[in-house]
Amino acid sequence: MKLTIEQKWQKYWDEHHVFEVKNEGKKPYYILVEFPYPSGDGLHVGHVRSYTAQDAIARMKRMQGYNVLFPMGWDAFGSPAERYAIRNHIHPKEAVKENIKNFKGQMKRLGFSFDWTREFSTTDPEYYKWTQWQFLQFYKNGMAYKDTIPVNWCPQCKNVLSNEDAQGGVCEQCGSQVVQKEKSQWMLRMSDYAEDLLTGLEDTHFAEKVKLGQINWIGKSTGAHVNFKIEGHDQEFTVFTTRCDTLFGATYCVLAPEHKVVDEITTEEKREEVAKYKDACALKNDMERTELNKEKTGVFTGAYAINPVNKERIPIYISDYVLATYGTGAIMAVPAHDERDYEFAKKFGIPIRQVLAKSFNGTGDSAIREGKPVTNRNVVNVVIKHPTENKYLCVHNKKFNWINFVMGGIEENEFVIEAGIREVKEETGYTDIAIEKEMEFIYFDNFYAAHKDVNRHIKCHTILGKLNSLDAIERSQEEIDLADVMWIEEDKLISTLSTEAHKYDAMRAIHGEGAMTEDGVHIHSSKEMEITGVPHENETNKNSIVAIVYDEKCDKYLTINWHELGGRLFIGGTRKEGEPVEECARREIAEETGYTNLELISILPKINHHYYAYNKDKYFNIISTGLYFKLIDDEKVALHLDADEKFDVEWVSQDIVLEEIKDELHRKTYEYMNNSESILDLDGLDKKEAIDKMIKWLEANNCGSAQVNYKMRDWIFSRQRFWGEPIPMINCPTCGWVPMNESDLPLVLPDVTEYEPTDDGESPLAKITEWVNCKCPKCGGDAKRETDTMPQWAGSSWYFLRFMDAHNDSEFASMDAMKYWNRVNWYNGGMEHTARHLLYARFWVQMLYNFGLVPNKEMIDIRVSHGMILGSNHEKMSKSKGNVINPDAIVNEFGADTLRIYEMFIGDYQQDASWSVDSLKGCKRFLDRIERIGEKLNEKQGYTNEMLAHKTIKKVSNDLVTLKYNTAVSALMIMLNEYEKFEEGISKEDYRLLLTLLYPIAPHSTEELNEVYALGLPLCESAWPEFDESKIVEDEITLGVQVNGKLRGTITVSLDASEEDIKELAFKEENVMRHIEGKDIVKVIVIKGKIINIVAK
RNA sequence: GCCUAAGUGGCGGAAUAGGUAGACGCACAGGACUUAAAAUCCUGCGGGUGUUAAAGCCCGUGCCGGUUCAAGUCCGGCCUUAGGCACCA
Repeated sequence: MKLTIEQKWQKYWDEHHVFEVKNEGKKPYYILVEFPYPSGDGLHVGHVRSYTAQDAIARMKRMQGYNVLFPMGWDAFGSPAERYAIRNHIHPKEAVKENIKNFKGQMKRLGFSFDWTREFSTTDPEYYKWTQWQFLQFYKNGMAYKDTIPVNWCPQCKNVLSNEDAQGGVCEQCGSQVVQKEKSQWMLRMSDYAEDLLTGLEDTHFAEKVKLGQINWIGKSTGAHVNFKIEGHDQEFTVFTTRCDTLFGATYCVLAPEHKVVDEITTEEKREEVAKYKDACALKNDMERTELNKEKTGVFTGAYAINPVNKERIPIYISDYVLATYGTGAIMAVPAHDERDYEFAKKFGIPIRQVLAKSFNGTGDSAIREGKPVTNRNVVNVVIKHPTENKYLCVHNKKFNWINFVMGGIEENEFVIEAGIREVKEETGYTDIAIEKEMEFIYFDNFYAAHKDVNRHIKCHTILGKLNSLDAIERSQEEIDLADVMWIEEDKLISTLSTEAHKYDAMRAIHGEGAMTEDGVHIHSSKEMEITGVPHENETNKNSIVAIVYDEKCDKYLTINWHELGGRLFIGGTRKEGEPVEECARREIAEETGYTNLELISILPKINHHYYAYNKDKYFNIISTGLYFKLIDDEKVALHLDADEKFDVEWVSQDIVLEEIKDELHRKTYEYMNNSESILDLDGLDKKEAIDKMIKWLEANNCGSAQVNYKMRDWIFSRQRFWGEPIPMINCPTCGWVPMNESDLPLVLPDVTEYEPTDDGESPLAKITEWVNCKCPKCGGDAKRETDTMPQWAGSSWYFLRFMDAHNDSEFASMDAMKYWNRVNWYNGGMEHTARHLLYARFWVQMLYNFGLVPNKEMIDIRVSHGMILGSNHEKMSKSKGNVINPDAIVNEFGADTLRIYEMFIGDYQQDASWSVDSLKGCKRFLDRIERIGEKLNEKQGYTNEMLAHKTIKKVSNDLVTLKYNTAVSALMIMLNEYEKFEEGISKEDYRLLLTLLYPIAPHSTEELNEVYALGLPLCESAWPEFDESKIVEDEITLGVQVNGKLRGTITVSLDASEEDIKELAFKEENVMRHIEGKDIVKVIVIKGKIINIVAK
């Protein structure tokens, strides 16, 4: 019964050509669903979900007056058909023909409104002629080339395998060991388009997560190349790094085992070990090398590289954790700040040098206060575990009400661990302390210390330990007054501790310490101090400054001239104990020259200088800091000179500085000042500043440069298979690779009966000599055809263009047709295709665009993806699990409309959903009720409930285009529930509205009922109803009344009730009155149309 | 490991922008109709407490905290699951 109604309407739509469109008319709208691979298994319920969803949109858009293109075709090249052909010795095109027939029949039974006049298969010569033609355009424009690359090779099957078929290094078909084999392959220069593919996303409306998938696949990273010299060789090697700012923390380098300099630099005694390791790596394929949680392996080459920033000698290792194919195949390793390097360094005992430190800032009361003095301190934090329980030792400071670990300052000449033990004893009294270790990484904390009224800048060391027993000495009264000792459970620790820094310590204590990969400020990131002068025995140590003062107005430098007693110098001086350098410099300048109004431009790096002072007859070893000032004005104070200071203060030009200042320290300081740009000192800088500065330095010193790197590589376009588009290239012994004449296309696959690949892995086509042998189009001599075919991705990269003009035999699609449809408005597919297929298709289109062959650089506007349909056991449907649902069986038992409604109602369209037979029954029941309510038609005019009608029109119209099919169905269920409550039955308008709104999802039964009750034109020829916003406005609304945020009652008010009226009503509500009785009303919040909240105390 | 998404009754899932959590459907229970069953219709349906019955009260959206008059929704941290990528420097 049901089946005949469905067939009746399918026939009606067909015969009236309802879904066939011409490339003309107003409002073109192009809806596309991914065309299927017609497998032998038939249509999957997952197909039904996305096709129904798009069908619903297409049907609604047509009713809204759009000229809707909703096409369907077949992506029929690929290996299942080929395997079938090998087994059965029949041409794959025969199997494909069968499968297409089956698929098409299933689709028709489901009533999808495809325009079947535009149907084609990628395997039709009329179609792949143009795929080949486009390849020729790519070749002629230099985008296709041949290259030799390694492939997975199964020696048993004599077959090239995809990564997928070679998982675990074993051939999926025969189980034998897969080896790597070099093979010449056609490639497309996709990496040239990396940036365009990235920026092109801005012109699309892909779902955010789809965009993200594309971005991740392209994998842009901005970083730097850094050149490392190799000790004892002329050779250099280059590494790629995104964190060149951590170069000071590089303690070794790693080359990929295949790196070309490895053999050359390996020392004699390491040669055997390195060769062995290389052999072991060569045996492994990419899958094995990239295995999960694999322990790091590697070998020292015996060679050393020179770190360009500090000239340090660092060992060079080889390891397979470095990939030859990414970046330069070489890395600098910074174990302190990279997890992988950290692991490797731990295993091989390589030093770990921290160059970035986390820095915390207090908040609220402890936030830094402007204008307060800053004091620096070294501090130890002590994380102590309870001897038996999973608890940690904390102290609660009563005065400031904070809870933290034991902490305290480190005294001069005291070790960190000593200080920690001392602090624990003093603060808590516990004495039986076992320190386990000091943490690898220090950090900084900045806060305002109220009790001292200063800002604190503390360098924090953390130690871990536990108590052996709870033995304790008595705490001093002072300590008892100050703080309570408490034990906090591990899982409460993070939420209990007051400061961020201590939470960080807790995290590290509980979860263990790895590399410090969070961003932080730089420390220890400066060049080693330069040494000037000659060291001598019995030197006196002191700290000093050299100040350069420059006057812009007359372009001169401030000097003091000792004449024959010591020549011309800048201002120098000795630092007093604890005196900051700037203060010292300003003091010395004032004392010796009188100038006081100076602007500090920069502090220059320290210099270690050795010299002999005649006037004191002493050898000195000084650490000198250079400072560069600019003079603001001539204001002076009285000089303040020692008796032996006899010199003239003179302003001199640059020439005289260069000529007369001879002292090595002062010259060096002047040099630093002139090159302040190229001085490498990253201390105190954050990530971005430090990277910028490092790149500038690398470029200035000719040992590196900024570099953009993409993960995305060129597209390997060859397949050694039979069942694909033959690549239309000819190899001529005299002319080399020559493209076929375009007029000779299509190059058709021959009819043969053997489809096995050759012994050396060539495509089966290679065996067909009469097909392979041909004439060179250029010179006419004997030549051979390319026997590789294209990947399955090729045909699906442009099929959406062909649908615009499917039967054009002079072009792949006419420019007029493509301009008419403009682009795919709405493209739906599975999440699994959002990265690769979409990227290949966009790349293909961008190439065509650049050759002037398509009108837009991006031919797809909106891309959405649907969730999978899982079996009723919540697992992916598969034959082996026996949870596959065949849509035909459902159609036979319940009807196509029930299946369509169910798949829309099953849940969030973009989320996976599990199959449930019970819910299916509910949808059947819904349809039956719709049929039955037809018997309750009355003779009244208009909508019985206008508000219900317009609300539902709005809801369904919006939900269909926002992928909320499940709530659209639910709105229609609510509408039906309401209709059933109408005591005098429903009007014809009521009924027709319900049927119209449901029609996109359940077209057959709605068309039928519409006809049976003579409600109007067939729905497929009717207009979509429009809603009237004014009919949706309620005149009375129910508001919730809360007391202290808890719902205590509801009131009903008219829409235009004033705030005062609402309040009055709310206070009269019985239960509300009970809850506010005897309390003060603090405030009343009235959100019109939503809620009232009374805050009472 | 990284990225993305998700975690709400017995189940599938609703909740537009922070504002009455659990719409709609399923399952289940009770009732009506029936000789009976199916189908259909009506009623109930997060947990606890309370009561003849109710009203009411307490708890409740993975866990621990925070912001707010108010948190499923926002913020910080953690756990779990699914999918994708994977030693990408």
